[in-house]
Amino acid sequence: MNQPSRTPSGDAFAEFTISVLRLAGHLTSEGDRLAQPSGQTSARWQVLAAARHSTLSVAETARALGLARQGVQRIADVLEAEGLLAYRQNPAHQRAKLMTLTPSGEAALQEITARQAVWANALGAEMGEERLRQASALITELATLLGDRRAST
Amino acid sequence: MNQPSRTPSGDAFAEFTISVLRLAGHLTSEGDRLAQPSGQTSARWQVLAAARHSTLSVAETARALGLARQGVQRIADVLEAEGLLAYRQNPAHQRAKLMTLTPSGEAALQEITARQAVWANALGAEMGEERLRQASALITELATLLGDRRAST
DNA sequence: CCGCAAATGACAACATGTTGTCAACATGAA
DNA sequence: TTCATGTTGACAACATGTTGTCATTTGCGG
Repeated sequence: MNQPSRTPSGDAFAEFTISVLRLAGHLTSEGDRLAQPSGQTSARWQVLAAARHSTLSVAETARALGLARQGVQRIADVLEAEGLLAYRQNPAHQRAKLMTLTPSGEAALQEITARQAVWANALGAEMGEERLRQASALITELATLLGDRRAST
Repeated sequence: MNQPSRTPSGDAFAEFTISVLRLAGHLTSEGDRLAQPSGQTSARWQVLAAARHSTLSVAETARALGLARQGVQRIADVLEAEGLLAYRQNPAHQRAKLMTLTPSGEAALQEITARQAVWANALGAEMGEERLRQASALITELATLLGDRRAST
């Protein structure tokens, strides 16, 4: 068989990955819960937030979020159909229209943001700022490492 | 507007959640990459691993993995159709058949496990065992907190 | 200016996960 | 035993994300 065995730090890494994937499931559910009273979901919230942050095309937004262009396009088209988002002509590119929030989109996003603040404040106090920052640093470092690895392949 | 604003620890929590969701995307991709040479995916790997760990029914496996019963059922049916997994009669329950790995399923899982060990060892060494264990502890604590909250609702 | 590579949106197919519903089975209380 | 309740598998509908393909647009190099 000659199975390569895991080192202690390899074991720690494997357990870490499992815990991250499990937590991600919980966090997506929580995001849906925060967005639901405004008729939205985690995915739509993410796109609305990106649109408010700065005026971007769909493809630019997808890159910023680390998602496939086509998935963001589908969400954005739904949001446009529901009147939360509007496509504006892009002077620099005829096809790549720019996403802007409508007043209704602004309102929905603000409601969700308000709920999220209460939620994040409570859990942030519970878990402790310093521990969260240390964990975030590790996680971001690892995500960058994996992202770069993929980019260089 | 009277928007509730985020405290410093709330801010830290919000950044933490974003980093976790982002990393989860990378980890799923990496899992697919590890499983792909054996013709599998992250989701199938997870079910195969659960089946090897102990002989469970589909519903029990879903609970152990924190997923919906129906999703695991679909994956398991595919694995059975491909001959990696077999349903065995359950003496304790006529409908809830037990999943067992076939030799072909064992072989596939072992290949993936071998690749995963190399990968986890390398990244574990890179990130450091102690940091990973501290981060895992925080993440598991939070996942438990969120899980309990949902259960009590 | 021309032509070609890259970016972009549109469309389709698929993988993974969710919820809802239903009938069959298991279990415990009356 | 019988009935209510919960568990389980099966099926359908949907949300979210992926990859692949195509035509159009952009922009750059010759």
